[in-house]
Amino acid sequence: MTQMTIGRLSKAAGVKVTTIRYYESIDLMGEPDRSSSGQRLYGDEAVQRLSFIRHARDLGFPMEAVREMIDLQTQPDQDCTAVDAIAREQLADVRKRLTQLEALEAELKRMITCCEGGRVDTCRIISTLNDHSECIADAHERLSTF
Amino acid sequence: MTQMTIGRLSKAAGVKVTTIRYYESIDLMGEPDRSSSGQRLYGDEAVQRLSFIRHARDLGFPMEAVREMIDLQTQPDQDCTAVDAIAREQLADVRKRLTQLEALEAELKRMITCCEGGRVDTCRIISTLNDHSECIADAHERLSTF
DNA sequence: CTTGCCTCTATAGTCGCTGTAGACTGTAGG
DNA sequence: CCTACAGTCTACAGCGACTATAGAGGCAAG
Ligand SMILES: [Zn+2]
Ligand SMILES: [Zn+2]
Ligand SMILES: [Zn+2]
Ligand SMILES: [Zn+2]
Repeated sequence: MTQMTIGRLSKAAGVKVTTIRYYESIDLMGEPDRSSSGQRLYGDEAVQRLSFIRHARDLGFPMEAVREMIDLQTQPDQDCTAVDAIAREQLADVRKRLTQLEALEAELKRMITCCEGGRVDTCRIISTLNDHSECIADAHERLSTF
Repeated sequence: MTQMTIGRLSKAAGVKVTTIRYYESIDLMGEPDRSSSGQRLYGDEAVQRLSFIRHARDLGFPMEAVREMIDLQTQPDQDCTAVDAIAREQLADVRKRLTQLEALEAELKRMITCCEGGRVDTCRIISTLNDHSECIADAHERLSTF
């Protein structure tokens, strides 16, 4: 049962050292053991935990959802419907964003094909940006950040 | 030629008062006239300018691109290829994100259908999140923020 | 005149990290 | 042993694109 320093953990999990400490500070990672001189020492379960977090974050799960799923894992004998619900919510979110992005793509494409070169003051891209009312109604709303 | 206060401009353009002041502070909006008591006074061109900014931002154009396009509008007799290039770049960006999101959607869908209910410790959603190596290789990378 | 909303400036907070400074620790070579 | 150098520690500042707050002053209607 060897313990590893934060640097080794960082490499093992593909998560930066500073980020690991940050996760600890926001209580996503529990407090690790410490060496006599105060350095953090981790076991293999820390790699697992970090992979879980990174994978979920890469899939776009919000921090809060990650936290909930981690909490749920501490009660392994419970029903997993809660996990399921979180994942479904995330899927719905991704789909919403897809729809939005598709509308954006359409409008950008239209803008670009409308511009046939020429001077800035007659450019269709500029004029479209100046006047949203020309747009397909509600084709795009303010974009949610992802 | 009536001038309006920042509150009226805010309503006319659908941009919050604080955001207008913020845009001024980062030099996206020029300094407006002031009343004798120091209140900002705007003309109609400010509404236009704000609409332009909002529309571009809603379409996902980065701040820097918006700034460039505004600068280009000050030289209306120039060739609009620069505008075109910025829009094409933005389109490419949107398409990249679309691809990424589609991959995400696929993986989330797969995760969810794999889970057939049961206990947390055997849940396929959890186990998939714990072990990325099960994933379709490189199906998703760290998500760029939008 | 008072009420109530508007505007002003300056500053801090948001999220999810990332980077820095300045001090200490651990290890390998000479 | 000494010296280098890489790793680690804490604490705090910075990012982008706003948003919110505090505390002061302005303006029009009743
Ligand atoms: Zn053009
Ligand atoms: Zn539009
Ligand atoms: Zn499940
Ligand atoms: Zn995956």
